[in-house]
Amino acid sequence: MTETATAGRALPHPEREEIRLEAVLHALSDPMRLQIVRELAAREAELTCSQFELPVTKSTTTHHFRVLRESGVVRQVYRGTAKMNGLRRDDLDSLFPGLLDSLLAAADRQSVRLGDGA
Amino acid sequence: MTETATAGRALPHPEREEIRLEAVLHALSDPMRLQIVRELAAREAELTCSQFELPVTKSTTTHHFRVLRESGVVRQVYRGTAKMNGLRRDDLDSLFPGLLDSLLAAADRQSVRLGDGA
DNA sequence: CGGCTCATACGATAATCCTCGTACTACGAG
DNA sequence: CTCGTAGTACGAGGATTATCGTATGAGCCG
Repeated sequence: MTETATAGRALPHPEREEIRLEAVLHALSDPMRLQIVRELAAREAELTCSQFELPVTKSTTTHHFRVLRESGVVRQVYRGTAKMNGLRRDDLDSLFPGLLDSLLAAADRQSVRLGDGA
Repeated sequence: MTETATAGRALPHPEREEIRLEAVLHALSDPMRLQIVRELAAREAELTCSQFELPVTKSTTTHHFRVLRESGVVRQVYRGTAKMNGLRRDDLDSLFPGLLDSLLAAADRQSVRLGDGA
């Protein structure tokens, strides 16, 4: 009862073998979601949904996190009322070695190039 | 007139600095387009649109090539009635070092893993 | 010129997607 | 139990997208 209690609801995640490259690329092709993933990678910790300051409503935020989860990019776990989000680095690195780092580096580069506030 | 004659029509391409990572990822998130890019990278040559055996009509093929061109992934040049397609490797490598290779490697890996006919 | 091929343009259709608002559930604190 | 907070579910509106069919243009060959 000690640990199962923290996972009140179960959230559907794709298994490692079910992760599709196209789905990952599609998930990251949205500026909002790319931003989420970048922040998640920057601080190497799990974050709650509400810790991201996104210029959209809560509904839309939920939607984006679901796309990220269903594509296999992030793992979501309930802890109390909060939902912790973590990058699935192990799975992605195992499936597509080097891809995640290249993508993050590319996003950083573009951010610098365009003078983004990041 | 000698060289401009070969380029009957001019096709709009984004400049190197205008290429956006999100657009590139979106372009590659479509299975059809990812396949095109993989073939283009495999044979390191320019290919005409009709040299790809895609399970869609010509109209749709044209559409996908336009998306790839407008996102900055491929460069298209007319040669006679044929339109030659080439990967913009220089531009992409310059903007996002290592990204293209990671993406192609990831696509190859997945193709092997899923037992695709490629 | 006349026909053939490669590719485009335009319109249409159906699906997907981003965004939002409102109503709702789950959990923890008092 | 009641309230507040975190997040979901559902539905809807509007934009983008993938696909197709048909008609059209641009260049080559006889």
